[in-house]
This record gives sequence, structure tokens and C-alpha cells, in this order.
Amino acid sequence: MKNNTITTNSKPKNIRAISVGKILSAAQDEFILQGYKGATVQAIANNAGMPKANVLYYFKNKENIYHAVLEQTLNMWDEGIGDILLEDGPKLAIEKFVKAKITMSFTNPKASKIYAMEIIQGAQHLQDFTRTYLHQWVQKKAKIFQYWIDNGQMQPIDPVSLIFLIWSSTQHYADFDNQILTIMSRPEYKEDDIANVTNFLTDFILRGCGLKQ
Amino acid sequence: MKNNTITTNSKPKNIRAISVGKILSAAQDEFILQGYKGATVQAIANNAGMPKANVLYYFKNKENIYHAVLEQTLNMWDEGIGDILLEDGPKLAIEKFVKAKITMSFTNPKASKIYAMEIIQGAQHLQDFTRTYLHQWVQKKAKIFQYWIDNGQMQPIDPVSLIFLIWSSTQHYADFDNQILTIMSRPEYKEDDIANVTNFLTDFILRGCGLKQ
DNA sequence: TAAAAAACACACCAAAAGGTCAGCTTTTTG
DNA sequence: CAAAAAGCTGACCTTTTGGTGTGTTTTTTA
Repeated sequence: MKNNTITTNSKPKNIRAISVGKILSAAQDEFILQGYKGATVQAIANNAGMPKANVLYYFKNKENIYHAVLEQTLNMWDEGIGDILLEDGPKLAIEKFVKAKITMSFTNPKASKIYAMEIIQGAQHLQDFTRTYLHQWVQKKAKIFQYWIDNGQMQPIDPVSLIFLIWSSTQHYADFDNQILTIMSRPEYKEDDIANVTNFLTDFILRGCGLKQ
Repeated sequence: MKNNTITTNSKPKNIRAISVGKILSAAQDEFILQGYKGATVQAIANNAGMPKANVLYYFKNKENIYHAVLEQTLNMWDEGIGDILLEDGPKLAIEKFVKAKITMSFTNPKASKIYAMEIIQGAQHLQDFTRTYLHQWVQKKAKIFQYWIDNGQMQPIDPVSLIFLIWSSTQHYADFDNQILTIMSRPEYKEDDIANVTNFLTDFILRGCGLKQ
């Protein structure tokens, strides 16, 4: 059956990576659906298509699985968060940022949901991240907005509140996708929904910042 | 000790109402912290200060407790959701609506969180509510916005998207209060936070709708 | 190709969970 | 004030859960 003489990197290479991937994917679904405490290792194993003991062979315990899922989520957050650059000026910067956030919401709603649930439930596993990384990120970006405001390049509004508004209005499409789709009587998002939402939010937010019309 | 001759409605009247209240309050906390499946009847009982068997004397099982909490939450949602009236015109209507939602977010964040978790996790217990009540509410209000738009009273924007933006940006202060407070290095919201947020969001949204400056 | 390492999985255990029951105490009723 | 109703609770049962231990199979290595 096998025609490999030197086993030229064919398939059964990194079993570990594949198994870990299956587990993390299954775990993400399970944690979203049931929360940390409600999720069971057995359900994760079933979803991943392997016996429970095998899951616990790769991850010592449930907590470790969750940490791994969270880490994956934060990395995604980190990559997907469009940057806000002083040299872009307010209009372009906001356009880029909104677009990046919406794209992330539509392409990876699960990550957004995991993150949202963590925060809602008290952010116990993410306090460090929020207190250090996120806090600094917001301060830094708020300063850039303030610079533009002081320079008369945009309306004098509170930059931190603006950041919160952009976060919330964009993430909403991931976290609340069930509600949105039900209200719009649709089974799932369509191709051009991303573009439509991007256009709406970009226009609206730019106008809110006094950067349009 | 007791000086009651005819027991004039003093204290031990509606034991049931008091106990049920304690249980529901404790359950709300527990369900937010642990999710439906992760919550335990024992923990609810501990929080309510009574033995587990007593909790199960008032509510047949965990599912019933959860239903009661959800119902309470929906009632609150129903009362708190400011109305959008044609006769108010766009400016006043949006001002009222935003103010009502923010007030609800700050005064009853727990209800908002329970609701948010339900939706994120698939809205299994709320599908009917979303599909019927909420759907119709949005349709009705969208028509009002559309009327104002057709009448040239506000920018031609998608009314449904506008409603989503208002929902998300206001509820954010309830659902993500942990994150917001951590980022702002504060232990809890202050008195004037409601006013500040209300002012910011009202101004911003009105401007986004082309109703200001 | 044989030894070592990695992967796999059955069977099992102790703790925690939802829920029942039977008897007790308190409150209400007539 | 006595009987009935409502409220209360410890003990108990069954199922589920996280996790372990041990032996087997597969893959890698040299």
C-alpha cells in the first residue's frame, strides 16, 4: 500500500500537531457552547473524534486545554487588530481599523465569542492581559487621537470612548451573530454582508468623528 | 419576645416571595459566573444562604431556576427599552432611546450579561423571543427611521444597522464592565459616568445620523 | 529491523453533581 | 387551639465528571 522508500514527508508526520489542532478546535466550540466550567473533557474528545484519555495525553487537564484555547484566541486578536498610526491621519486610520475589526468579526467569530465570554464572566483568566497589554494599547492609541483633536483634525471627543464604540459595534456582529441573523431572518451571513457592514460603520463613525460631510 | 397579638402583617408574611427572591438573585450571579451548565444548585443554595434541598423545594430543578432568571431578565429588558416614537422626531427619539439603554446598562448590568451569554451561546432558550418579539420590534422601529429618512429628516443610513450600533455600543458598558474598568484603572463606575457616556454616545450617534453640526 | 519513543485507549476511581425522600418544624387556618 | 398546610433539611441515591494507571499499538530512530 505504502510506496514510500524514504518516507518523503508524506502524511503521518506531525501527528502531535494534527491531534492538538483537532482538540483545540473541538475545545473552542465546546467552551463557547458551555462555558469553562460547563465544558466536559468527554465532549471535547467526542468532538475531536478520539477517546478522552487521548485528549488528556496531550493536555494534562481541562484547565490546560482552556489556556491553550485562550492563547490561540489572543494571538488572533493580536494579529487581527488593525493598527492606528499617527502618520495615517484620522480618516485613513479609522477606516483601516474599522475594516480590520469587522473582517476579524466575520472571519473568526469564535475567537471573539470566547473572548467576550471570558470578559463577561469576570475576566479571571485574562486579568493580566487586560491590565497590562490592553490598558497600554488603549492609552497609546488614545494619545494619537488626542493629537489629531488638538491639531483640529477631528471633533473633540473622548478617544477612549471612541475606541470602546468601535470595538463594541464591530464585535457585535461576531458575538451576537445568532441574534442578528434571526432578526434579519437569514440562515447565515452572506458574502457582501462584510462590505455592507464595513461601509455603514465606516461612514457612520467617520461622520461621528466629524470627518465626513 | 414577640409582641404580636394579631400578627399585624409584621414580618413573616410572604416567606415564599422572600425565599424565591433570594434564590433568583443568587442564581443570576451564579449563572453569569459559570454559565448554565457550569452553575450548580449547591452554589446557588450557598449564595442564597439555604440548603440545597430548600432551593429544590421552591424550584423543581436547575432548568426551572434558569427559566425564572431568564424571564426576570426579559421583563427588565422589556421595561427598560426606551421606545422610539414617530411623533418625537429622529433627534429626540434617539436621545431618549440611547439614554434609556445606557441607564439600563449601568443600573442592571447583570440582566444584560445573562442575556448576552444566552445569545453568544446560541440563544437556545431565547429563540422564540428573538424570532417573534425582537424581530417585529426591529421591523417596526426600522420603518419609523425609514420614514424620517424618506422625509429628509436624517441621513440615509440603514435603520437596522443603526439599531444594532446603538444596542452594541450601549450594552458594551454592562457586558464588558470588567474590561472597561480595568482599562480605565478604576474599581467601579462613578456617579457621573452615566452622564458622560450618555453625552458622548448621544452626541456621536446624532452626528453619525447627520442630526448635529 | 530491532529498540526506543510516541501515540493510543480500556478500565477504573474518587469527587461532585442533580435530584428524591421522609421526617421535622413553623406558620396558617377555621 | 388543634388540624392542615407550608416550609425546611439531613441523608441518601444515581449519574456525571476530571483524572489516572497500565498495557497495547504505531511511529521514529539508529
